Parts: sequence; C-alpha cells; structure tokens
Amino acid sequence: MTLRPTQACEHCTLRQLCLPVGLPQHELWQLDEIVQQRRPIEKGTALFNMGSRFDTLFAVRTGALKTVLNTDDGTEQITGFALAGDLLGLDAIHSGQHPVSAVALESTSVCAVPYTHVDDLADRLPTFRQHMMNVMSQGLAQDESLHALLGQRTAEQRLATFLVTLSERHRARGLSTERFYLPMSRADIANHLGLTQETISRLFTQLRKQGVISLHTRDLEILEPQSLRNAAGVTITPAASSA
Amino acid sequence: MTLRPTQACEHCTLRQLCLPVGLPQHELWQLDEIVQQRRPIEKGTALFNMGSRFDTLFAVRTGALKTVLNTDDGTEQITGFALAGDLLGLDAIHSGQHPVSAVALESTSVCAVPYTHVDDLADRLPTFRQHMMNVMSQGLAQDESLHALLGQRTAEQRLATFLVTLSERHRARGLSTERFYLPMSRADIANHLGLTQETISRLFTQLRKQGVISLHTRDLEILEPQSLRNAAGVTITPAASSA
DNA sequence: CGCTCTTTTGACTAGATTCAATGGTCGTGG
DNA sequence: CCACGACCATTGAATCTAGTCAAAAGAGCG
Repeated sequence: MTLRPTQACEHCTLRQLCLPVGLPQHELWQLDEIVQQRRPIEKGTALFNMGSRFDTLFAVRTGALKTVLNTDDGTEQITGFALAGDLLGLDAIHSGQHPVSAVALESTSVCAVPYTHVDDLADRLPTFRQHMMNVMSQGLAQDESLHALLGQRTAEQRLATFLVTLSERHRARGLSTERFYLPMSRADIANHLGLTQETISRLFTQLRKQGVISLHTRDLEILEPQSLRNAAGVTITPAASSA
Repeated sequence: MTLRPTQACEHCTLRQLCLPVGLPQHELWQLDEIVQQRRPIEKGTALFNMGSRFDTLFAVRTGALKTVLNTDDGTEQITGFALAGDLLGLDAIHSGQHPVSAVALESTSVCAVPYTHVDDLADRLPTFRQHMMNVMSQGLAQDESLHALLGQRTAEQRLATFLVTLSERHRARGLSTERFYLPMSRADIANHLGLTQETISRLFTQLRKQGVISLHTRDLEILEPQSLRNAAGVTITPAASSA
C-alpha cells in the first residue's frame, strides 16, 4: 500500500506528519495557496544539487530520496533518506545554499513551498512557527543519535538500528512495520552507516540465516522484531527516540 | 534561584555570535530583560542532564562544555563541544526533554533564557525568529559534515579536521587561530570522533614529530596550518555553482 | 609530597575493508 | 517473449586500520 496524497493539504494523508501539523482547518488553505506541485522526479535524478541556491522548501509526497554530501576528492556521504512527509531544505536556510544534493531513489513527487512564504507563514501563525522549530529541533536530536550510532556501534548494530528506525518511520506513516520495500541499494545503506556494501551484504545474509529477517532483493520482512532490536543492541535512555 | 542582576547583552563581546545577532539596538533591551545569569558551573558538573525537562535555553558566556548522550549499556557519545557564544538546548525544543547532558569542561558561566520568553521574542521580532531558524539550520548542516567525517575519514583526517574546525571557531570569536587551549581530554576528543584515546595520543605524537603542531599537555600551537589542512584531507565543496 | 587522573607507548588482536570473482535482477530492444 | 547488457548483490581470501590490553611516565591537586 502506498500513501496517495490528494492535492489539497486538507485532504492529504500526510497531514499529521508534514507542514500542516498543528494548523487549524481554517488556516490550512493559506498553506494550500502557496504549495506548488511538481512533476515527478525520475529515479536517479536530483531534486536539487549541493551548492545550488536555496529558495524553496520541499515536502516529499510519494517516493523516496537520499541526501548526499560530496567532498572534493570524489567521495560521497549519504546523510539521510527522505520518505513521504519528510521535509527537505531546512539545512540550507542559514546559508541560502544547499549543503547536500537530494537524489530520487525511485520515481518521486514533492510539494514545493517558496521559503519566503514559509517565513511569512511563520510570521503570521505562531503554531506554524512552533512547528517549524519543532521539526528542526527534532532533526538536531536525531543527528545526535546518529552520531552515537556511527561513533560507538559495530556494523551489525548499525544495520539493525537502521532497519528498526526505518520500521518506526513506517509506523508513523501508518504503514506496515514488518514488511516494506527498501528503496535504496546496499551501497547506499553502507555509505549512510559508514560501512561498505560487502559488509552490509554479509550482515543481511547473517540475519537471514538467523531467521531474523527475510529479504528478497529489496523486499524486507522482519520476522523477529525483538531479535532485531536486540541486535541493534542499545536504546537511548531518556525516552523513545526516532531517526 | 540565585540570579544576579543581568549584565547587558548590548555590551557583551559575544554580541555578534550569540542570541543578539541581528537585533537592532533598541530591541536588545528586550533580550536583556529576560536573560538570567547563573553562578559559574564547576568543572565536571552538569548544566543539565539528559532526560531532564527543557524549559530554558542556555548561551555560554565563558568556559566550555561537552554535550553527552548516554546509552543504556553505559557507553557515552560526546555529540559536541560548546564554546563561548554557543547555544545549548535547541535539540530539546520538540520533546521538552534534553536528549543530551551538558557537562562543564572547565569553570563555566552561562546566560539562561526561559524558552517561553524565547518563543515570545520570536513571535514579536521577525529578525529574532529568523536568527533562531538560521542557528538551527546551521546546526543541521554542521551535523551533516560531521556525519561525513565519521563515515568516510581516517583517524588522522578526523583529528586534523577537528583541530582545523576548532581553530576556525576561535577565529569567529576573534581569538588566536594558531594557539589555543584544549579544554577537553584526549579521551573526550577520541569519543567525539569515534576513536580511542590511544589512537588520539598516537596521532598527536605523529603530528608533533612532523612539526605540524606543538602540544604540551593541552596547550596547542598549530605550527603549519597548511599541513594540518592537508592532513584533514578534504574540504567540502558546495562549489557546484555559487558565484 | 604522595595520590589520582591523564597521557603516552608497546605488543597483539580483531572487525571491517579491499580486491577479486561469481551470481542475480531488471529493463530494453530485437 | 526471450536474450542481452548493465547494474546490483553475494561470497571468499588476504590485508590493514584502529582497538584492546597492559604498563609506565607525567601532570595536577589536596
């Protein structure tokens, strides 16, 4: 099952996840007026490139993208994966330039909101301003968890955590937490987690043999969620976290 | 609550770096009215603990802190180091709970701003709201660079990049970029960079032997800035366009 | 001045990478 | 509709970077 947003924010299935969060019904139309639809982006093409001018905030409607940071020696770092309902471009506000590229992992459609309008909304609607602050704050906290993952955890723990996190993100979207499609390649997962694709492949094989997951190409089924959480090893203590 | 009379933001040397950025003179007094001073925090003690309620934003006046994320198996991840002028607590806005602890690395004093007042200022002063968005956006972008550092770089590149970054932060504060004190231990640096203290120690020895740095205990001098940048290896290139 | 914590150095180990080759999948065009 | 080619995934063997364990030297504090 896929999420099929309708044109108006008011009727969008992602309403509880995306920009409209917390906006009263009668204010949603203000958002609707400025949201622009774009034709779907083909798999492998960029929504925007690193270094390009930032003037538009994007929200993923359907599909998935990876955000990629390029270094001058040709290496890449995939800093995250954006799923339906996620916002793209918040990291570019301060400099006016995108610090990463956003590349579609599959055919993807987005909503585009000129940032001047976002700023204007934030000015007029306190609820909206607070929502924007909340989203950015959550991003900062998630980055800290990711830092801990990369800094302290083994390859197996990183992959298991990645899968658990993906599962949780599907839950937030009302999708199955046990069965879902991985829109990214093994190499993408590896790069994101600071590992190599060979290591990821070996770990997948291992998890399959242990009966924890079933994985055919990119169709994942989590057979033993608790085992996977155990493999992830660590939960962060204060309260439930997500990433 | 032992609050001393507020000292004016207007005359603070960190004015260009901290919360007052972009506020016109006549609006600074609004900030001054709500900023509370606190008695200095002793080295090793926490300004706030992970999991504790968030209701106050902090700005470092003097000294330095580390932000630490604890996992339930006893490991720690130092997610960052806060220097004079840096803000603490932005990652807690969305959940109302601190996702990290902030621990003083030396005797440290901070300004405390109740978050309700910050929100109120953001409501009344568009410039202030935009500054807050900018600071958080910059934080997100910095986290992405850090992700690339941990995910793709060797131990030597990580340490060299860390030193270069520290040097740049000193520059932003009008301090010497070539000579400064390291307020954190080798173990702290190691933890932050996803390495061990032994590795950091060996790398420092190596950089000393190469004549790139001079380091006595925690007094650092960068003798050959260019060599250090070379050792850092990579600079991030949003040079895709700009201009 | 002595105790403790931090830093340095050495020897050995191990988890993950690299290099290399084979096996699968999928889209495209004959 | 099947075959080809490109890309993605898996597996194996050898290597290496950084970690672990251990011990000694140095700095700071009461």
